Amino acid sequence: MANEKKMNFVILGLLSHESLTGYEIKKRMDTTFKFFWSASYGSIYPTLNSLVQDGLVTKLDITENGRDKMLYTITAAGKELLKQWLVLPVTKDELRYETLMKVFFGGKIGPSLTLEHIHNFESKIKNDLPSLEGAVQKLTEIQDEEDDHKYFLLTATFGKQIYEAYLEWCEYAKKILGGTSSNQ
Amino acid sequence: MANEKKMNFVILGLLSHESLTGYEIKKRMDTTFKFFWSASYGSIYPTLNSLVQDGLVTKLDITENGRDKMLYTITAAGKELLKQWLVLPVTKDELRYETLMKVFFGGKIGPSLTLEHIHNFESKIKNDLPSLEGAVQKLTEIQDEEDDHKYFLLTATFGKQIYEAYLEWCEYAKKILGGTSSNQ
DNA sequence: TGGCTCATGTAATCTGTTACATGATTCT
DNA sequence: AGAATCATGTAACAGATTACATGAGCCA
Repeated sequence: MANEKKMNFVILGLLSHESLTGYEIKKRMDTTFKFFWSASYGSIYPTLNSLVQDGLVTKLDITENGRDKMLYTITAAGKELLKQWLVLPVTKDELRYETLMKVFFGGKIGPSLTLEHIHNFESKIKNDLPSLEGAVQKLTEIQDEEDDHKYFLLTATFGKQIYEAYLEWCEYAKKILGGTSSNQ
Repeated sequence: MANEKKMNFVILGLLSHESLTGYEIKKRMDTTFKFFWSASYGSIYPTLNSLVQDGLVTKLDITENGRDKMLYTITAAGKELLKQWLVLPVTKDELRYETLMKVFFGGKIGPSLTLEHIHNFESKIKNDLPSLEGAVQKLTEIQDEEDDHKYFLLTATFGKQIYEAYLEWCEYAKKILGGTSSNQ
């Protein structure tokens, strides 16, 4: 109880909106959160079971489309604990970019090999940006002043803006390192 | 040998420039890397010893200013392994922002409590930005086309640009959530 | 029938932090 | 004299990933 582990609260947060299976929780994270939070099944399922043990979530064995699933639902205690955590000050924001590490020591391998890292980074960002832009557009359209959309829009916008800033930096880096503009 | 652990290479990278003590390594990270990579003594010292075991680094007991220190120096094998790692493709870039998590679920606690998280985030960024700007300016001035400065400038510029993008997002977030512009 | 997605979970392992433990030197 | 910084390290623990293990339903 009163565990500090953040996975607890991420899952409680998702379940506070609707009941989900472990598999669906993973998918939500991968589509909505991925750029600022990720998790594997190896942490999701054990966390769900510990939440059940603590009475913060209930587990229901259901059959849907002839498929057996475990549906998890947040309890009143779970909702309460989630709110308590949400108001606590943030304890850690972390960026850990191996790409920057390799760029920092780029002098050891020279500009052309360093540029490869920058190109790869750029490709990943360009690949992920459209879904963020799509989310921003969709959430902007449904400007219903309603419930949670405003907050989803804020995080999606963060992703979009930061990814755009990354791409600007890539252009700058290519200029500095004398890379040609040929992508791909 | 052939360990994947990145701390190995971060330390080898720092030592490839000059011999350092564990304490100095920590300081370098805290001043130069902090925004994209961090580590505690609890991982630095054991890593250094394992690097010595593997013959990638040598350990020398010296006395300086009446103080006993362990000075670590990279070996030829260490330099070689570092270069080999630097050219390998990046395996992971990770951003894990608890702040965004709390903003995402902000609907549960409302705009004013969510704005507190945004204000705290903004304060931290504003606090760290000047040192990045200072680094960029200093590295821009010594435009000597020389050795590693170009690469240091690239990473510092990344930090500066991204932090500026964060601040722009904070302004947007405050507007969306109806926060007053009173900082501090 | 074969491959993909849906679906759940465990065990081993990895990587790192926090807290503890200690002590000298330098600054005020 | 006391606080801050310099300096090194360990032990316990936390938190998460990877690989493994398994199996059903859906689509081509």
